[in-house]
Amino acid sequence: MLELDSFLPYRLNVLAKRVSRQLARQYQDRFGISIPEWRVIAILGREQPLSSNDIVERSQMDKAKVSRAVAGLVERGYLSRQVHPDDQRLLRLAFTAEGRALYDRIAPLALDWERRFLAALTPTERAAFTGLLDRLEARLAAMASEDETAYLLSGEANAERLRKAAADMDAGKGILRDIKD
Amino acid sequence: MLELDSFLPYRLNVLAKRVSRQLARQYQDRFGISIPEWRVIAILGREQPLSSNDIVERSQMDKAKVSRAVAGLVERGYLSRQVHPDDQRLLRLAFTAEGRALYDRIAPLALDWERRFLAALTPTERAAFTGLLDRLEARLAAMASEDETAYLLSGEANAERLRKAAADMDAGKGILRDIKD
DNA sequence: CACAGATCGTTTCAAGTGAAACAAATAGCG
DNA sequence: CGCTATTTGTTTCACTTGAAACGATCTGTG
Repeated sequence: MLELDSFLPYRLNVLAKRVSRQLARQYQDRFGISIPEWRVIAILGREQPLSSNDIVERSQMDKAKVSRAVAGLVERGYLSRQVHPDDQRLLRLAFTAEGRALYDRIAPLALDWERRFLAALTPTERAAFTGLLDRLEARLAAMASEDETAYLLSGEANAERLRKAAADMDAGKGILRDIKD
Repeated sequence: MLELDSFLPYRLNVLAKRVSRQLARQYQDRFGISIPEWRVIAILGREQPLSSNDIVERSQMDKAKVSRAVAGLVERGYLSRQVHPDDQRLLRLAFTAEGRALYDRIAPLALDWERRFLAALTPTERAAFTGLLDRLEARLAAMASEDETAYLLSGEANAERLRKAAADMDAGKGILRDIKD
């Protein structure tokens, strides 16, 4: 029987959402920074300058969200946005002096919050926990690519590929049918 | 220095979101059920009938979201919604025959997905992981109530309480000032 | 060199979200 | 009792989200 309290996807979601909210309280009201904006700042904090696309890759946010977060930060004077001289599609995003100062104020708050949160665990437990997270992430990635394969074959969304696959199967290239079912 | 890849709030968020998305693929396309709707169904699966408020408490969703999920499920004939005879503010939400059948089809899919996901860990590791999650949840709850206290005193959001506190401080009851700063 | 396709970042649009206002019903207090 | 406060669930409204369309730029191939 499905017990929601012990159902891991549910537990992870509730925990992650609560963590995000509480952490955001450390900087949202004080600095007027949204969660996506904070992520952009955190990424630039360790590497500069970056293009929007670099930030998309590092942040796991979609490019629209990054675009909006960057626009807000540029508008408020925390980031400078220049066009890359060698490739005019690319931006060169970097902190202004104000942006750097902002990062220097928020980063310690975030790290301190994390430290207080993780004080619930001993160092050994912390290591164990992050190790288990690594494993789960890897498993998830593996399942995602399996699903991707199945997806191409079942084709709810990609009529083009589905038709080709169906044609192949009709043509007797039925090896894939077993995988599909 | 703040390394986003190892920053736990960030890792939890990315993992939880990916888990949700992948799990949702098990039922969204097949049954036209959204994530909030699935949560309502999962909760009713173990206890029936419930009021909207009961579902709010058990699901950690806000009442607007629950209201909309329930409305959708009622409209499509999966739930019956009656007024409670003893308290007409309360609803008595329960599966219809179709709703029960839907639950009986989705729940195994969800559990099976979880089983495949958790196959990344040994039983011992799984137990360790859920135990660590318990501890982190408890820590978060403790931090939330600490914050709640600080919040009432700093009062960004509650002008009423802030004004009272300010009046008290002006009146010389300044014991709280140290806490506030 | 031309041009078809890929890449980058922005914008649009429809859907989802949550805080707050709300109506209806009940509880509690004088 | 009568009236105020609280509880319950819905709706409104402003905002966020992400998929898709888009314009601009670059790349690769013939």
